[in-house]
Amino acid sequence: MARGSTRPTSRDVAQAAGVSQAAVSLVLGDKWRGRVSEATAQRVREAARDLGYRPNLAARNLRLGRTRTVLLVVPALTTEFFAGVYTGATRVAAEHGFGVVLYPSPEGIGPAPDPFASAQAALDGVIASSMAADALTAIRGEALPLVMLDSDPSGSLGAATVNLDIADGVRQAAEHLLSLGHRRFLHLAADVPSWTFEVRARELAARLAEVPGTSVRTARSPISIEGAVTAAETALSQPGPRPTAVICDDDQLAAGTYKAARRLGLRVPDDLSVTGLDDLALATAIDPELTTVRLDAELFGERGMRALLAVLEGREPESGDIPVRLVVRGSTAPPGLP
Amino acid sequence: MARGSTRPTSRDVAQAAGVSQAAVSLVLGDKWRGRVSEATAQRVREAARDLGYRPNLAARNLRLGRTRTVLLVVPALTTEFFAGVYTGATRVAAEHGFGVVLYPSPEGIGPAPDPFASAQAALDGVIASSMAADALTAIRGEALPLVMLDSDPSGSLGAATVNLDIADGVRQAAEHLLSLGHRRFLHLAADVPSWTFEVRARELAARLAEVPGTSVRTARSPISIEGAVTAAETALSQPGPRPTAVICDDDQLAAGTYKAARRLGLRVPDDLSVTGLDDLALATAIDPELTTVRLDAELFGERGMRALLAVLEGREPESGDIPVRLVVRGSTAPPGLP
DNA sequence: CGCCCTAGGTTTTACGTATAACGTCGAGTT
DNA sequence: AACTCGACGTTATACGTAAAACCTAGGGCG
Repeated sequence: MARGSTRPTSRDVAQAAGVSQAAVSLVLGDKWRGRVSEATAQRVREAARDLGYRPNLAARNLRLGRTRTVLLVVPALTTEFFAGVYTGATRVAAEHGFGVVLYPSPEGIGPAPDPFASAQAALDGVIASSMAADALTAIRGEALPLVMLDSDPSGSLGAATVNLDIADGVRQAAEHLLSLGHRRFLHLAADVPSWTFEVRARELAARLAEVPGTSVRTARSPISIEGAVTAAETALSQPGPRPTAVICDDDQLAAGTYKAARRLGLRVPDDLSVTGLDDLALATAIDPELTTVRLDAELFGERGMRALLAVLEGREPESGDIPVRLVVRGSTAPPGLP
Repeated sequence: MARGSTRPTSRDVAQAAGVSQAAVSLVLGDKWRGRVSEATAQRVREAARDLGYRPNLAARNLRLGRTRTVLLVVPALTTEFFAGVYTGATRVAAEHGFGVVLYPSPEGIGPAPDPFASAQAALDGVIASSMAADALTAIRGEALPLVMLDSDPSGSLGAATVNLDIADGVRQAAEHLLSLGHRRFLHLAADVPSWTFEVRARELAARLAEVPGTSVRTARSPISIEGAVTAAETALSQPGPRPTAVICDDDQLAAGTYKAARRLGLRVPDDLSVTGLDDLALATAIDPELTTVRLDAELFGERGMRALLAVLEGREPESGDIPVRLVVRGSTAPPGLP
């Protein structure tokens, strides 16, 4: 029995089982085949259970020189999207005996924060969203195995990337609206410098350029419902023929667009079609339910974690973007008469 | 210089600065007053900077027997509420050199999961929401310093508790609706066994019992918009006089109630007043904007972390519930004529 | 002069684990 | 009979850090 109230160590277990500490380590580490008899192994396991032994992670990490812990760097957790990414990553991590520590990049602008000071754990690797740009420089400096989420594959300097096929999602949304007959668009874009938003703009412009007679305005908004209300209201009040469809960079912007439309006396979808991107719970909470591009956040997190595990084991990460798909609901309809 | 590609250790720094490893530890640990000359300390700091030295956390944790890491146990992160709690806790933790590891209790029912297997880090303490009930037994077994969030103060067996003043919030909502003239209520309750929801039911019943001529139905729903739609639709379709006001245990349930009302052809607030609880972003995204009880999630997390730090330092945690307040918006109005 | 004290360090140790290197003993081989 | 070899362990060591215990030289003091 351990003296006093300190947690039992492997040495305590050894003493209880009448063996050496090394034998305990072998048995509990499942490395005892041909080194320890079945009977002894059983005694050790029982002693460990009786004492409530748990290995000291700090000691193990020090000995092994790795921690089986990875850092997940995300922008602030204001929506369930990154919560989903975290959930997916954690699930895969747990299957491989890994833990995940979160580093939500502070939203406000300030002194560049240090993800590694915040994460007390020593780390084996990092998964980082390209949206958490301010934290990236510090990460690069550490030379840790790195997987980037939604980042420019050609600009990632060798880091593995795992991406959603956002370009295809934007194409599907554009196609849907075009086939309904829309020709005048507003692109409500996120005012955040990240590859994933650049893709949206580029792809939309490319697709619409192929269709004669289309026009597209662009408005920028911070990623929040309230911010989007102002941006959308301003953009929709501009002189000239009003857009009949608004393509939003994410669902929150779409929700803001609903509110702007109400203020302007426009009905969705009769006067204005709106599409989003993410498919948050929000998308079906608002009325009418939002036509949006569904992103599988958990799968995204899983793929990110799998890629990092591959890197850590020296394997080649799985390649190929994660497919997305448009979910058509009540916020899109043919345009009214001009 | 460190050989090969391994990270530099304090010994490498010592060699570079021409001192012993102990001197490095003293200087970098800020314990050198009167033990090392200012000039030497300066040399050590420069060497550390030049080599990009970072202390090995595993070694430090092993040596010190503590990790400056705490576990935050929450129900699944499906809304921004617990993201806020996490943010607040992390902020305070960082100010004190602590890290926070998250353990989101899996939603599905299954084999009782082990928070400590998931959290690779060794832990100094735990903050746990009473909503993550399934994880609590494992936590108790570890005999770690523990702070409970929104938990029965009399039933916590000595663990410190930090609570929101939910009872007062419910009272404010009830008062508001009573003063508008409502007498027939529906309480849409969360179908989750947790003290925080018991309080809502108890307080509402207590307040309404004081007002003659009031009646209250109760319906139970899982905490999700979709679940609430069904529950609310069923409850509002019961025979007998229809409730004129619905008090919901949280904002998601309120959003579901909006959808149920639409299906039944009821307008909010003209035919049905609705109140929520949380004040999520969702509350202002839906139309009309939701009258709800605002909970300060970040402050909640901050107070939780402060309480745990107090426990760790043998101090008495700050007491007193965190105040909440009703935010009146467009979802409540006087009842129409019967 | 002998002594202690202080500044400015160094040497040593312990934290708990995983594992490489090293015994030991009996049975089987030659 | 000497040797080998496998089964079953044990002993010893290293991981990187913090800090207790120890050392040394010079100056002040009685």
